[in-house]
Formats: sequence, structure tokens, C-alpha cells
Amino acid sequence: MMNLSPTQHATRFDSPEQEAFLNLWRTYDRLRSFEDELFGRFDLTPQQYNALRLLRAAYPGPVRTLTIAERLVSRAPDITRMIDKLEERGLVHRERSTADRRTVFVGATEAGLALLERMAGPLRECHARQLGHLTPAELEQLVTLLKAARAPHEPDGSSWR
Amino acid sequence: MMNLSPTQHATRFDSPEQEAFLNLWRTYDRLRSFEDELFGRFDLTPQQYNALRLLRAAYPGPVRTLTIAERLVSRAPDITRMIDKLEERGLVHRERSTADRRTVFVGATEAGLALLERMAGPLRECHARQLGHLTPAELEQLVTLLKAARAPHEPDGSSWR
DNA sequence: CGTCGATACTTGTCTGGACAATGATCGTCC
DNA sequence: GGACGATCATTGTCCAGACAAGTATCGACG
Repeated sequence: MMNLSPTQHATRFDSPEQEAFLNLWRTYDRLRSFEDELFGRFDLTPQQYNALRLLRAAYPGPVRTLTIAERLVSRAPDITRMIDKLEERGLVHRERSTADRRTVFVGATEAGLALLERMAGPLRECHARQLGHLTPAELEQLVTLLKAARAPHEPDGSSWR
Repeated sequence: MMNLSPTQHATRFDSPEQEAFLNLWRTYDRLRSFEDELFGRFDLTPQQYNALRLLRAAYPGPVRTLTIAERLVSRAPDITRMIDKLEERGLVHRERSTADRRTVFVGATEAGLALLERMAGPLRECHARQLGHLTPAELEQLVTLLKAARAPHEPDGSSWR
């Protein structure tokens, strides 16, 4: 059945689209291992770091919990518990809105901003090791293609468009 | 401190490398949601599907457990338990080598190959929805850039080079 | 002003992923 | 041929991610 020779290689793909997606996945996985090591040293997950970055961008204005979830890189159904952990460490603070008691505002604390600042240098080095071998033109082209690849799949109001 | 205006947007990046990586991550996340839905219908994780694909490529020759782990898209420290689950469902079979009793050979079963065949059509449709909007030239260019991006980070004997 | 659907989280629960420790076996070096 | 380090797989344990059900609150409508 199927008549496959034993030597046929796993990197033969069923379609160009599959080849592209598997390459995307593989590249993401390889590059992520660099970040994981770095974030591990600071006891953060990449998602937590991104939440902090997002809060820094809005500082000192607070951000609603759901807004954070929408803007995060990866889908986050457990946004509550993620923020819980940041709050336990004093990196963010939460406050229930008085106008609409359903919503909760989250803001970075001084400690949160200080942590980001401590990470800035090592993170830049990490990014340089990850992708420093590409030229600016290649980086730009890569970003353009990636945006085009996901464009139909971004929700309407997404901050990633 | 830091003098950031409240309206500064999260998509301002610290460096072009960071911008590229975050776009890579975001794109991977968006595209993966399509596959997750599909694989969920067949009760497989993407990693399990890839292991099966890999075994099909080597069929009927068996593959050593560690070789599977090396060739998988994403790093897999829990390869044993992943294969466990495939074996429970009769999709693969295992056999300890007689020559070297430390190693275990894994091979796809007929049932495993049949499952792959049932998934082929839906998976092609899934890939078309994911990336069908890109031209062949764009896909090729994307693959080239992704390979260049991870090239320095592939181990020597990697089948992903 | 009470009800009803919608919104914004919050919590319960399960599964997969990560890391480290262990067990079994092998090769090799006296 | 016994000891030792290396290799291959397995297991223990913990934590983040996923999905779904639950709770509190709001706005609108009659």
C-alpha cells in the first residue's frame, strides 16, 4: 500500500502550504528556545513578559484585562491566572473599575517596569543571537511575508494588523 | 520615568529582531489554531501527527525512538509518553532491539497509515485555508527566509537543514 | 423596577510540555 | 571479566495552556 520507499525523507511535504507551515513551526521552535532560557532566568513566561511590555506601553494608564488578552501574541484563555502570578510578585496591580464593576484594570507597578529595564540588555543580546545574522532587508521582508500570511486570520480590531 | 506616553502602542518594538520574532510567533499562533481544530477532530496533537508522518516516510522500516525525537518539529522531552498514546490506540507498534537492548524501534501500523489517509483530504483543505491566499512565489520566499532565520540554530545532523 | 440577554472575568479540571532523576544496557579500558 | 562512563529510554513531578461551566454585573426593554 502507498508504495513508499523506506528511504523517503520526512521533509517531503504534501503541499507547498504544508511546507511553509512546518517551516514556520520549526523556525519558531528553534528561535523560542533562546528566549525560554532568558525568560527562565527572570522567572517569566514569554507571555508574561509580553503582558508586562504591553502594560509598559500603556503606563501609567491601566488596561482592562480583556484588552490585554486580545493584544497578547498568543491566545490566552487563562489570562486571569497569568495576571494573578504577576500580581503575587508585585509586578502589576489590579483594581476593579467603579464605573463598571465587571471590568478590572491592570497596571504595571514600579517593580514591573524595573524588571523590564533589568531585562532589556540581556534581551537585546538574545535577539541578536536569534536573528542577528539576517540583514535589515531580510528582516523586513520576513516581517512583510509573515504579516501577509496571517492577514486573513486577524480579527477585525486586532492590534496586530 | 521612561517617559512613555499612555498612547504608545504595544506594537512598537525594541529592535527589528524583536519585531521579526514577535511577528513569527503571532503568525505561528494564528495559523496553528486551524490545525488544532482539525487535529482535535482526529484526537491527535500536531506533534503526534508529525510522528506518524515521519513513520510513514520510513515505512515499513522501524525508527528508533530518539531518531523520532530528533526529527520532530518541536523539541520533545516526553517522546516516550507521546508514543505510549499512539501505541495504546494501535497506530504504532514498538519492539525492543535485540542487537542493542537499550533502543526501541517504532513503526507505523496499518491502522496508523489508514488514519493518515483519512486525514489527508481535510488536512489539505486546512492548509488551503491557512495559506492558500499566498502565491507560490510568496510561499517559496517565505520558506527560504524562515530557513535562513533558523539556519545557525539547527544542530549538525538535523533533517531540517 | 424586574427580567433577560450580553459582557467580563473567574474557577474547575484535564492534558500536554519541561526538567530532572532513575534504570537498563552497552562499549571499552585496564 | 569487572568497573566505569556513556547512551537510550522511562518515570516522577510540576506548571502552563485549553476548554467549558459558573458568577457578578451591566444595559436595555417593557
